[in-house]
Amino acid sequence: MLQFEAYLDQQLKTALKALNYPDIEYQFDRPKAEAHGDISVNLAMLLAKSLKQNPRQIAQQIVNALSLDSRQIAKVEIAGPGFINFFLAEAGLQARVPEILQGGENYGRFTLGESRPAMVEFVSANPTGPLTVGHGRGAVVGDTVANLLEWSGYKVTREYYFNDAGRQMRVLGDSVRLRYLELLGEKIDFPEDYYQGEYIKDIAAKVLQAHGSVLKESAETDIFKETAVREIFADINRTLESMNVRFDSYFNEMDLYRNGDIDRVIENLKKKNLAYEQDGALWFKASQFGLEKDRVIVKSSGEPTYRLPDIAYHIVKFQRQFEIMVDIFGADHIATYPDVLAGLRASGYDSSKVKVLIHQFVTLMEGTEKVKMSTRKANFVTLDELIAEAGGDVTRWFFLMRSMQSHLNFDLKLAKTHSEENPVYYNQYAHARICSILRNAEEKGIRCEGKTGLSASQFAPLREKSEFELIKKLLEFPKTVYKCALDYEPHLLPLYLSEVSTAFHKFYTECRVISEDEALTRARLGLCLAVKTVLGNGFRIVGVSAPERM
RNA sequence: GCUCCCUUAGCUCAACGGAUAGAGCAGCGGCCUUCUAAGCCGUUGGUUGGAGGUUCGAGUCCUCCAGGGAGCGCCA
Repeated sequence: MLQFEAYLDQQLKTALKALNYPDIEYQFDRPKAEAHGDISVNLAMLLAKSLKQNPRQIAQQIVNALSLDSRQIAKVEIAGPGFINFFLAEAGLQARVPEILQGGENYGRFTLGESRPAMVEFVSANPTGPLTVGHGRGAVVGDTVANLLEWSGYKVTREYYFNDAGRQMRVLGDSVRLRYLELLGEKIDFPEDYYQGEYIKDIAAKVLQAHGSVLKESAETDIFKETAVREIFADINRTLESMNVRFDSYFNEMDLYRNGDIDRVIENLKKKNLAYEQDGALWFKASQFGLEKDRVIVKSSGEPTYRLPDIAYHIVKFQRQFEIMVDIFGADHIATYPDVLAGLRASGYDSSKVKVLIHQFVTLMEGTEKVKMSTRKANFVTLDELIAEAGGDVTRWFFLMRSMQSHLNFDLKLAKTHSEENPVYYNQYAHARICSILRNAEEKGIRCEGKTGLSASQFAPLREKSEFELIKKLLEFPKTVYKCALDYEPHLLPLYLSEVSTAFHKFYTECRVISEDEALTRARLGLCLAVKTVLGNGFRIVGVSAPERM
């Protein structure tokens, strides 16, 4: 579609110039109704006001001024309040198929980022326990946004920020210690606000296995904490790996203290008179940056609040030269990021380079019953358990299907019982079907040409409606990737891919690929390969597998 | 009390400010001697939570109201 749009844009601009109309910004649209053509333009309606003319008349004048190549555009119509609708020529559509094949694994990529560095920071859960279903949504959204930025031409770093020090961690270590003592037969009183999960007992057992009972009387506590962090992190990474999520780097909050980044933030703010002492604490003048009130950054105990390291961390990101910094947060952090952005502005950085994406919560349903998710309570469904039930591909796809600002109901029961009828398999099945056809063709000795030796004329045998519909759908891929990336709306991709699959299944039902007609067979095999290309590329961005058989 | 998100078909959700609001699931009825039926076709289903406003045009933007969620800390 982009080729057609670029062509039309150029022609329309020429027409506007000839008519002495202002050169304004307008949109291309893919009309829903078939009768409205393949590409429509709202140009005339937008011009109506400044020209003080009837939009349909303006449209007519523009159309009259156009001289379009009939091999690209078959027909132009004016409709409704003043839309100009373009109908694509069959030859033009056929000619696009080899372009998809030539693009291959890179079809849909674009170069907007020009290899400039971007960072996506996500998950960033402290290693206190297994990831929750909520983390899963963040993980999938983050990884997919990262994939989209890569397809936009950015050089992307996926980073996991964590803190393995502080009160939270002391409680974790002590939780393990108590379970350890319990294993040694001691009667213990396990505090309510400690980590209740079974995994703590597993870690305690590991400590016992490695060190025996010598730690019973010892004052040593670090071993418990360190073992817990190591084990939990290993679990977290295993879980993420099962959803195809991998990180390029891990950033430990402690480094901000060791390297003096925290102190520098404080000094800088003080120097600029943007921080002051009150009640023994250090306050940041957030109110000078549009926020409701000032915020404490160092408690009277001398410990920083979470804001300070967060600000320092983002400054480090700037120093690492990232041009785009995306943060993925759950809705519970919604109130925290304005402080961080204000802190960045106060420190002299352009906070518009930081893009904060907030995803709403996942409500896990077991039938009609809500399952509450809290790390500290013993009763929760982990991301791991969800993946075990639904599978990595299904979990990924489901998390991505909905726009992130909408609450997601994930019905476990449905994921189990209807797993064969869910959209992931629908899409993967299309891919597997194509692979099967290609295998059959190969067995029959019909060679499907690869990237070379393809000419538009080879696709001239494609004449059926379902074939053209399929080609049109395939041609929307680059624009869809572009839009998903720029608007940070990954959910549009699964939606689009389902449309591709629908168009393919329809084509498959109506058109036999391998037939006696050799030219037609080869044209259709090429089309199948083009569908496989688009689905495969789409799956790669979404992060699900592209099965050859099902 | 204040801030952010949501409210669309029976259920879960889509829809760059565009034309007759769409999918999947659930329901009903069809289609396998031919490349994978995890598929296709048909059909039922709507006052887009309510009231105003902005404009050529509103599910989408603005104001108010109602309901649900998440926050509002010298916790993260």
